[in-house]
Amino acid sequence: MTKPAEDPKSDPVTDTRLRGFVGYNMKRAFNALQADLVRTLEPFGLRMITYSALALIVENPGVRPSRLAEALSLKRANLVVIVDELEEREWVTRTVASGDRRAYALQCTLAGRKLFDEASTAVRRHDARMLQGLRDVEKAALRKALSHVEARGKGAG
Amino acid sequence: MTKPAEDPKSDPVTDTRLRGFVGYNMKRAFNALQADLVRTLEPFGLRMITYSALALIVENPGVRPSRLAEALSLKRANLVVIVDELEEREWVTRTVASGDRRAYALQCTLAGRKLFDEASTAVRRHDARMLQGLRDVEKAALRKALSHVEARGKGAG
DNA sequence: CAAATTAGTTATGAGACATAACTGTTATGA
DNA sequence: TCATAACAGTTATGTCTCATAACTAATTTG
Repeated sequence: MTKPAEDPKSDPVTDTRLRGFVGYNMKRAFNALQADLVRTLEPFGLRMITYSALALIVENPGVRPSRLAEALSLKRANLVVIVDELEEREWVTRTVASGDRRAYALQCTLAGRKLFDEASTAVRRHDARMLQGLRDVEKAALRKALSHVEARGKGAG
Repeated sequence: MTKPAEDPKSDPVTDTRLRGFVGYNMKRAFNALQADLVRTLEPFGLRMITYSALALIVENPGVRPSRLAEALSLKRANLVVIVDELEEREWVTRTVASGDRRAYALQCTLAGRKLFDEASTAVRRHDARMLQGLRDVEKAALRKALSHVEARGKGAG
């Protein structure tokens, strides 16, 4: 019944159908970008999630873990180990929040701020590298399209 | 130097710095898109990875597991359970490859093909939904930028 | 034909994330 | 007021995805 099952030893596997979907292209693009970003952050002892957390703490000094978790789209429980990690390396401090002894206020140390600035320079270079060769109009279009997709995806709950 | 640690109870957490990076925007856009896609595929008993595998088998009948794994950017070992799953539901068959008794030729069953076509209709609707509101020029720009980023990310090994 | 290689598989571990249950603190309302 | 509910952070645990290493059987190579 089954055809002699054409020998696929030599011909490459095509993904024409999947290439027709934005989601597929986006996943592949993001995976490639992510690999480069991981390599970029590694020398600083940072992962994507710890860099992001640090960035939000720098920008929102005194932020509480639960609100930080929400901003990072992860559960409070999982943020604990991330803050543990940042605190252990003395890049971030947990101080009791004024007016609510249940909560903590997260803040950057000087060392944390220094590391963040250095890492940010590398991340900016990485970001530029990913977009190298695109014209400004195209970069702007990408940004717009991404924020559009983000909103459409969230909305369609 | 640092301000009295403004009480962050009410004001929202901002991510202005991170928003400046394509990677951050891409991660968020993809996460949102992914959530919608998972919901789209769930009624068919498919996950993103099983749908992708099915699509590649449909397009490359007789493909071998190792080449399929490569095309999906995952290790041979991890493809086994995926093909197991597709085979158990009788959507895909493993037949001994002609000329090499170590290898298998993967092929879709009629039921598998039918399911794939139905799921594909839903996925196309999902894809259109994610891009709804963007003009054709902008969709084209997104595609171009994504393939650009994919190439840049891969290249910079 | 012995040795190395290859295809598929199994077992196992790491990493990211979710859920449930716990402690201590604050808020609510009968 | 004070029992109860709600909340912030934490701990323990399970799931899902993916990587690595080791195994079997078949094929290639020198």
